[in-house]
Amino acid sequence: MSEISGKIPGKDFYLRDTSEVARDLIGKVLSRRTRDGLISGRIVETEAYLQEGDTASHSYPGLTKRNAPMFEEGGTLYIYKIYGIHLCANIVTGKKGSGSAVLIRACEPLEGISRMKINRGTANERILMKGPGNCAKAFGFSLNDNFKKLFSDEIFILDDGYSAYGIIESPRIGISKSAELNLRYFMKASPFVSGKKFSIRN
DNA sequence: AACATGATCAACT
DNA sequence: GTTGATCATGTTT
Repeated sequence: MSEISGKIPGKDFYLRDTSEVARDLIGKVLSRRTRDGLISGRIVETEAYLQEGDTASHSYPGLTKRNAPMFEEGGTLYIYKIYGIHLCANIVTGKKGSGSAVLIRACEPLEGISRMKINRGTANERILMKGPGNCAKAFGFSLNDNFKKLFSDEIFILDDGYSAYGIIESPRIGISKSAELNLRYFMKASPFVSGKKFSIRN
């Protein structure tokens, strides 16, 4: 029941190449503090969206109302709605104005699992945080969380000393533009990664 | 018209 | 068990 302990990476962590940040976020813990306690998940799958040469990035057309958080400084939260239904959570990287971010695609549920089950409307832990839309929903993110910092008391990244292993690089999922870039990172051994088929038992 | 998705269901191996 | 079609639904180009 005790909270996970560790260090909260500072701003510098996010002021690096987006692909490096995306890779280094694998194995870190993402946490959100709610009235009911912490909701935490270990990140097992990410995708990098770059400033230059990446036509799939929301920032590619330039600043808009929707993508404005993406142009904030590294360590900012960017939440967007996709297909009119789902929310996706991103961590902004680089200097203010660079327009790059890391999409959180999947996590392993750690804390607040009963809360996640309510948020998601399913009891199957295997798929609670599988996929970007499911991940955001399990955490209970909303568009109001845009612009929040990942160093805050409410939402933060935690390095609890876990070292990820067997990280694979691959093309990103669900995009048609710039599909040749290998900017997806995931932990091969994790059953919580999206885009794979697993038996639905529990 | 396309979109950084997910749930469901039919049909198949 | 796995694959593929379909749909839900709002915002941006």
